[in-house]
Amino acid sequence: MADEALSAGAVARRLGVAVTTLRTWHQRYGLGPSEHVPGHHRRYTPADMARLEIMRRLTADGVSPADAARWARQAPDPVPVDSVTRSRTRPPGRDGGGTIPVGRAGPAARGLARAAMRLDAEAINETIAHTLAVSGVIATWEGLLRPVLVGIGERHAATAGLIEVEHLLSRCVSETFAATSRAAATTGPARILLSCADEEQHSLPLEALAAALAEVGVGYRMLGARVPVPALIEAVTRTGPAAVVLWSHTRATADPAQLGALLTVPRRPLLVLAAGPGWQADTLPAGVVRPVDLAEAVALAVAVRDSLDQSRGD
Amino acid sequence: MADEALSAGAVARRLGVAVTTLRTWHQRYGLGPSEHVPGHHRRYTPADMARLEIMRRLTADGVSPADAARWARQAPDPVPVDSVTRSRTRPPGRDGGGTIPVGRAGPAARGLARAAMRLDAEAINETIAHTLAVSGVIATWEGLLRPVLVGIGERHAATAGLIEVEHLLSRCVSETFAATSRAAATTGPARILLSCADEEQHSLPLEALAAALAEVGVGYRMLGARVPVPALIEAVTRTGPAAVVLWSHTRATADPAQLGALLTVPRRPLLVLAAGPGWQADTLPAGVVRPVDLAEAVALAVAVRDSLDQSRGD
DNA sequence: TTATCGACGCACCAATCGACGCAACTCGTA
DNA sequence: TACGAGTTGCGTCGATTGGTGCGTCGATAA
Repeated sequence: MADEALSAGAVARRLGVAVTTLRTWHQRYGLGPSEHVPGHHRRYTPADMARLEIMRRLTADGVSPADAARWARQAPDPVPVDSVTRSRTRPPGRDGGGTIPVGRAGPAARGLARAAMRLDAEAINETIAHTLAVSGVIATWEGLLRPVLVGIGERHAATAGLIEVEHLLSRCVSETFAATSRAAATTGPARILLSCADEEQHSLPLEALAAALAEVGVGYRMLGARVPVPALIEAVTRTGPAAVVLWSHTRATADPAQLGALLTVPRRPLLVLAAGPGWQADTLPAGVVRPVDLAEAVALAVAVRDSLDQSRGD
Repeated sequence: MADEALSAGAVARRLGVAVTTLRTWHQRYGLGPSEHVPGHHRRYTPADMARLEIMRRLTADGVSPADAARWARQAPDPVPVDSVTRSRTRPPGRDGGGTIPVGRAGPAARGLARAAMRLDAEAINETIAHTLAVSGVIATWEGLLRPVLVGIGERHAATAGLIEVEHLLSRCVSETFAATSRAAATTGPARILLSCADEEQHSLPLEALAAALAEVGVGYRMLGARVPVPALIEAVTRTGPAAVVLWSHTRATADPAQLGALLTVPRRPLLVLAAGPGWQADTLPAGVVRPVDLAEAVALAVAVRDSLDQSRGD
């Protein structure tokens, strides 16, 4: 039988803090029972408990209590962890000819793959630009670019060829994303840091994220590929970002210690995202979030930006 | 609506300078919190922040800090966002400090170096974009970007630090060049192939060349970094470019055999350019041209394009 | 009677303070 | 070309401030 309204002592015991601390949190941070008349006992509803739970988890992760309280106070609905569905079935590409298996990614992907195969930079750019203008960054990446790049990568792994195709296409995608980022105006200071893991030289997905962030007006700092850990730490301590996204493409570059190091800097970022297929969920340090796809990464970044916009400058 | 009063650390992080520097600015230039009792912590109001913002912007433009402070100190209190004036007067900039040696590359380079040092992506982009619009790609590269990049590189080699600065600046430059390339319309088919040498992962100068080519309307194909020789040969035989530019940054990646291979493909390119400091003049195969700088590379490329235009159309 | 209330104070620690000095850059001068 | 002078960003050091959790105390709600 669930609790309808917990007393201060019960909540304190449940959270593992002193009762006085609950009172302090209430009067210092405004983090208390939603309806409470002075002089009367506090009654914590489940919604209040959820807020306090966020507070406890963030402080336990090392976030400064003031920031944690701000984050907890106006936490909208709990983060849509693991948005279900998203069935990313990969049909066996039984395409054996001179083309690229793009699965059911649609005719545009097939056209793009063909243009890439013939090293036709102009057609590549045209296709990407068109889809980008129509569908936006996220859809273009997930529905067009990633399938084609993955397809070329698989064929390249199998035949040890097509490297020039991969290079040219990557280059075109990179340029397009850069142009997209440059065209969009961002609001507010850059509070999100994008970086590849140490030795990770695959930065295209991170560029997609950058373009997607720019598209929705979120400022960011992009460090690019092959960022040594000390450099990353230095950048974090010097700029104090609200969120850090660390991309790892393969397991070889996915040293969880890098993430752990991010959590131990003086003013640690509120959110640390481990992005990319390199990371393994069970080896990630506590407090690190692992977005499943580009859309979720963007959503999280936007959430952080919004919640920090109306706080003081950390 | 944002913050009410920022701490010294928050301001420092926001501006990208060290906390000690803020204190120095306060006592040397009187550029500090309007109300501050000695011994107590500094609390920067939005008005104070606006002043510091002016200081940051001016120094990013290459103005000497003393002058910038004088200018910032007598800023009107009513916080007019930027968009004002932006008078780009530059009093004889004297400067020193922990910045990057840019020699006599001009105040813009000094400002860019400072912006890079403080990881200020916005100021970096602004400076580059402005110079690019005024002076064009070649002048921007030779007079602004290359000096600063070289300066940071040297300092990095000496101190084993600044990697994050180098990464961020490279990223910004890369994005700007990409956007430039994308904005310009090229005439005719792409008959020039740009590629890095095998294992060469330094592609920024090649991106500068790409942008410069796009600026004058010359089409190109860019393969990017780390192009294996077979992939390069494959690309050349399949697209039959009129000219190939192969970039090598260090001697380790400058195997002359790559150039030789280019000359033996069925329909060999008219012009093979060995660009970059990696190549050594005396080891180059006959028939390979070694441009001394960006301007010469562009001139050669344009010459090839023109000579092809009025010959057969092929 | 018991748990909680509001107010106050204390101990701990990170952030910051003021002062000083260093290193590196530019420029003028020889 | 070399060198001293002036500038300037920032690291370091010991002391202090402020933020934070929590214990204590008389009064009060349950």
